[in-house]
Amino acid sequence: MYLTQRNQYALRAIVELAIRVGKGPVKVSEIAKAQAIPLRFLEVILGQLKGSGLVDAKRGYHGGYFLLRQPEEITVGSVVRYLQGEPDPKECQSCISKMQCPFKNDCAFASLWSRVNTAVFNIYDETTIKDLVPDKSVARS
Amino acid sequence: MYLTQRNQYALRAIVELAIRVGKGPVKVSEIAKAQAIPLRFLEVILGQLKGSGLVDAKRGYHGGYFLLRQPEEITVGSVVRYLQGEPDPKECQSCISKMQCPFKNDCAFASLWSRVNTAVFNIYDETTIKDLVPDKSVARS
DNA sequence: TGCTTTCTTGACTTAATTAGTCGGGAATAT
DNA sequence: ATATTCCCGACTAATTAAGTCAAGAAAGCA
Repeated sequence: MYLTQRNQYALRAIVELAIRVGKGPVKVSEIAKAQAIPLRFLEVILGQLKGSGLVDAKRGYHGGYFLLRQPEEITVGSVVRYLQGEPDPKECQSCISKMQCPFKNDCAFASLWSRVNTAVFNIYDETTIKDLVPDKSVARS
Repeated sequence: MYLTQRNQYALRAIVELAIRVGKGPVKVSEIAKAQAIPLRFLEVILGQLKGSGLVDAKRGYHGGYFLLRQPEEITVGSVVRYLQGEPDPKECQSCISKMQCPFKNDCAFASLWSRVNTAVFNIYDETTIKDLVPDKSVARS
């Protein structure tokens, strides 16, 4: 639910792909430049994102990354859920913190944490990548 | 908005004080034991909490910590806001991540982050410490 | 007074997480 | 062939969070 720098880079990279949708594969170096993300780090991140089925890449001369779905079909929630991975079943599911809660089954905070989590993902799930594409970019296309 | 272990300890310590409200000062060692928090660490945390005006302490023989307000008058939001301190004005206010967003004024994510933040604090602000006190404890008092 | 208890302060150490780098290999188009 | 661009896995560095410690100061009690 809390988004690391890395996860924000991932979202921004997807937004960049959305901006250039329909113009063929986009090189990592272009995305890195446009979004001010360290190139080598972005390579790692995009590599991970391929596993989500949301993006794919082509190598060689006119290689690069591209979206596998339309920007309006990709929600922030689906990206975040993929990046954060499946929650560790050994940890208190409802806990906001990664550290584990010592009161496994009757944690007084459980309901609070789960309400917060739900509220956050409600917003993430109703926001698509298209919503994050700046208007200027849309006009340009 | 993301709560560290330390911040959860702080909330749990306040809940423990709420459970024992009206029974005089509670020793740090008692709270530490009841909530399974490392003693020395808890001393630091409670020391910080004194600055919030929500709790105070007395030293010596029958010393310990106690609440300055009723549990139902203390919201989780007020505690969290105090613990997290005033946001650094140099950072992107709306950013969820602590790292700063490179697109200062026209960050496409700004609205998303601020909606998330608002949603989370709405929940925090409508939850009081009393809401977190387990029923069993209330019955006992 | 002098002793014990308990908080107080601030600096310190350790552990965990996150961020970022690097070298070399593999596919692709010309 | 060869230039280009993604691919892979291991590595280092930076930052944040967690936790410890020692010495001191107030409060009560004998």
